[in-house]
Amino acid sequence: MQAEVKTDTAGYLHTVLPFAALKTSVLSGIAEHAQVRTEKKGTLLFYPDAKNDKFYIVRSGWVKLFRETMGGDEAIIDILNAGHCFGEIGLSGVEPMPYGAQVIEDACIISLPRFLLADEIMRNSVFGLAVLQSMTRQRMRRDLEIEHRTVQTAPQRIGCFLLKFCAGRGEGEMTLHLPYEKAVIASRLGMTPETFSRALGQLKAAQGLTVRGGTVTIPSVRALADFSCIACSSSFPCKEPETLA
Amino acid sequence: MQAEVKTDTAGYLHTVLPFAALKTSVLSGIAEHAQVRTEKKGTLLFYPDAKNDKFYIVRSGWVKLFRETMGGDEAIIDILNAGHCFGEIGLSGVEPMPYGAQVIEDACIISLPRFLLADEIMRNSVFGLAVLQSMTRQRMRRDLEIEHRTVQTAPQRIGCFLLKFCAGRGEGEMTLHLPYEKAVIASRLGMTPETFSRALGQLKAAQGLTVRGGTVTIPSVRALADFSCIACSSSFPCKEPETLA
DNA sequence: CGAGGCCTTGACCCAGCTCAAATAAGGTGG
DNA sequence: CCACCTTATTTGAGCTGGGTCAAGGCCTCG
Repeated sequence: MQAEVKTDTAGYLHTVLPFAALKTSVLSGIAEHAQVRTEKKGTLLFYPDAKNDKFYIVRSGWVKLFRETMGGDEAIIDILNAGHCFGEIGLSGVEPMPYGAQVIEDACIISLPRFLLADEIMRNSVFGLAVLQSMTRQRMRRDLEIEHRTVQTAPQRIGCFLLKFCAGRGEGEMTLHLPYEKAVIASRLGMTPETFSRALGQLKAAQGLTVRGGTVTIPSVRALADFSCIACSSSFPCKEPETLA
Repeated sequence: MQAEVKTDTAGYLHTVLPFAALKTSVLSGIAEHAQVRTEKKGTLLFYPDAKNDKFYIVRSGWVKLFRETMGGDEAIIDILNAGHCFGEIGLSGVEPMPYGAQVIEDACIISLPRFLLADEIMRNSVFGLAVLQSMTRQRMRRDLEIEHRTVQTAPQRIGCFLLKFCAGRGEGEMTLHLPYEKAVIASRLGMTPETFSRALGQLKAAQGLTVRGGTVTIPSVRALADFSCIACSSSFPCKEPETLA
């Protein structure tokens, strides 16, 4: 049973970006040491600035990475779902981790001792390159994020957020379900829940969206893209699709 | 003469982070292919989204990385000076470069064909790790930037910006010279030149700063830190010092 | 059915933006 | 060294997007 889980983990890791580059045998060896946990919404995986020697992969659910200011404010750095990793920062010897991680929708989290990866990087430069790519992608997410927060209005940011879930699925009508609480989306987009609510209202008026609970119907993905992506350097579909589990 | 320049370049590279890990012989080989250019303020090194196969190191002066939205706005992603690199993103096969680079204060720029580095990464995993570290640092800069833009007010952001040049040089009075145009600093901090000017005014009133042209005197670095760093997760001295050339 | 956790709304405020104009600061040719 | 441009920077006035505080509404789950 235990063995089965581990094989399964190895198989899953093989589909995750930095690990795809590893030979099956090596991957199994790593999966040996993997810890797989199912966590409920709300669980704090680790505090900001806590000592931490693990590398994490989200298998399902959603996790937020955040920082807390001395004044008590929180800034959400990123929100990750299946297939995304975090903790890579520690691979460069950064200690402690400069952010905290919290499960925001029931999640399955795989964690690995970081030194395993560090060793493998030293042994296998192809893997090192893969990790570098992963880090590069993270960085580009940040660059885009900075741009968005600089030049987009609140309704545009929300539009862009919704569009990430539409990429590659047609340009006409589309219905989707918000992946996590609106308040968290708001914070993720750098605005308050109130502003989120009102901005969504504007989107309803301007774009004819329908919102019922967490279910949103977009009458025209194309039109929403025209509205949102004007204030962005990359045109729709945005370079960075996010998938609903 | 030419040879001399190259030796010199190799020697300089040795002080730059990802290259410090390389053996002198390897470094000389790489420096062979380096191109060293002195560029005037205003020179565009490359456009956003231009094809580009180089890796750059700033030897002196200042360079800004920026993006342009379809609506014509510009977002400054980062501003770099001596010892900083850019173009690493391309090492992960990202093509074209998602930003542009412009010299904003007369600069000396070293550039290398990217494949040289890619080859060296494959050959030498210690170097790969060093590049990974460099990328990690870039990413952390971004994370911090997102936090700053989320939770700091304009005067606090300016304060934080000034403090980067004070790190490790005492906590009392300090005089420094702004490294580049105020309008650029403003944009770097995600605000308009007008707001920058006014916010600096507030800092004068609240902190007793003196500003004459580009020269700023801070009566108490400590007090400024107390004022600025409340709204930040890292306390003074901020993790990310920036040095005046 | 009731309690608590989301989410939305209303009223009001304010930091930062825009537009427009007045001043400084450099740099140039004479 | 001066007059003249050109490019920064500052200032003023007015506007507004988004924040804050506080009061409901609404859904979910025990």
